[in-house]
Amino acid sequence: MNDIKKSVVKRRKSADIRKGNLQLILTVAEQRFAEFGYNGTTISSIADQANLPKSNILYYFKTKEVLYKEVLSQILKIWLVDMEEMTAEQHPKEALRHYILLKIRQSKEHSNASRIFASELLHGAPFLREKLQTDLKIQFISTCQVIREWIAKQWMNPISPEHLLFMIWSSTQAYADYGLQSSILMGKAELDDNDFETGAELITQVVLRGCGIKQL
Amino acid sequence: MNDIKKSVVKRRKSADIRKGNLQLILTVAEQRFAEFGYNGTTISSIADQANLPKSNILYYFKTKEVLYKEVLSQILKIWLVDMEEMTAEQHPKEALRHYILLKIRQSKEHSNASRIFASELLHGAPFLREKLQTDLKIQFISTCQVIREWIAKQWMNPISPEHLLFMIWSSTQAYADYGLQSSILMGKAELDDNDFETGAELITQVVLRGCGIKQL
DNA sequence: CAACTACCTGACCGCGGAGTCAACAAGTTA
DNA sequence: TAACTTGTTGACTCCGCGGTCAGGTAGTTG
Repeated sequence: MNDIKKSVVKRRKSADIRKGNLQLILTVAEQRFAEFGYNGTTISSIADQANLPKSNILYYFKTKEVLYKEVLSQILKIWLVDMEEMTAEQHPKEALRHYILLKIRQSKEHSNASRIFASELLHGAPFLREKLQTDLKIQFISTCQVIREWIAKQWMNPISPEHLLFMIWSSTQAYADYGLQSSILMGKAELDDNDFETGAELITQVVLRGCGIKQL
Repeated sequence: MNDIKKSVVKRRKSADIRKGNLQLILTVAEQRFAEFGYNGTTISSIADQANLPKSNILYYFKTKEVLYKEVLSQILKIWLVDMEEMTAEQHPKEALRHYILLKIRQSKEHSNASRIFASELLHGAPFLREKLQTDLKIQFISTCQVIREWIAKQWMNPISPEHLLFMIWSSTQAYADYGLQSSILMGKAELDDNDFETGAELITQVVLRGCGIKQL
């Protein structure tokens, strides 16, 4: 099998090897951390799943903590990007609908990342605290400001931007965090595309109506 | 110190000793599990915090898993009780407002329990799956039915009861799960009573308006 | 008080975890 | 091809964890 690999890829360059292995390890690690948490995940288990010896993982990431932080750092970026798109010029009707859609999509397509992020927060964000206090907070404040301007323009009812954002975050995030629970309750093995769409649509409707934003 | 204790309590009965220690251990364990998760919590750390030798913990709970399950079992009960109160006879205006208020209160007053529950779900509910499939599912279905009747009576818009419940759960639950994150973003050490009230009020308003329930 | 049961605990054990290391293989460069 | 860098790996160490156990002490019962 190794021979086949070699004959196909034939003399991989060092840089490629590095890139490939880093990616592989990060991907597998993300899965494991999402499922079992930081403490519940062993380097050996990552190694097994990636079909690499344990030592090789430690060659690329000096410690488990370094590996975990690397996984985490990719996640916050994703989180922030979506929020940036909301601006005061847009009408909240479109802006919020769009944001909710993106967030739900995140929950579906990057559920592992979402769950790691949630788990991190749940346990007091031991590895993420600083980033929250800087990057996320800055974005948060600026988005709250956007909402305040919408309110000033009377495009929506005067409600707390902070709590509104918490509500949107948590209800969209839930489709990643509690997807399993939901599917159990709905009597299916997994949430399907339709469930995510229905969820997005409901959250959008409730939020828009709830904020007194005129539809259409 | 021990002498003082003895002279004050003077000859505690066996039954009392048992009861007291069990309670102490469960309380401390709940704290630790909430903060560090199942795998991140060591029996020694529980012992230290409870000022008991490790062996004593193992005397009352044969294994760590038994202790954890005991903590968990108390939590689901709380979760279910609140939901039972909603009936088709009530008007959703009061019923939902009341339920949301209770849920937020849960998040405030039993945040440890809430967080353990959330963490359990996040990681696929390894210890809770069965209970979800039975107890919670039964209650869930029946509450969905209640909502359907409200819709039939045209007391609210026709929306998916399942997804509505998910939305209410997640947005109230968030005040326990992400309380720390929220407080960081709002620039305070901890969420205060006022934050919980504002949150409850906002969620209530958004949900009621969002469902097309007339406020009067 | 004697016999019994419940409670308590320090010393110990075995396992599996993170991380090290030395020796080697594979790619790179001049 | 020789010297060098980068990647690879099994064997190893060290430690802290969950759990056991034996020998105690404190409460209970007749």
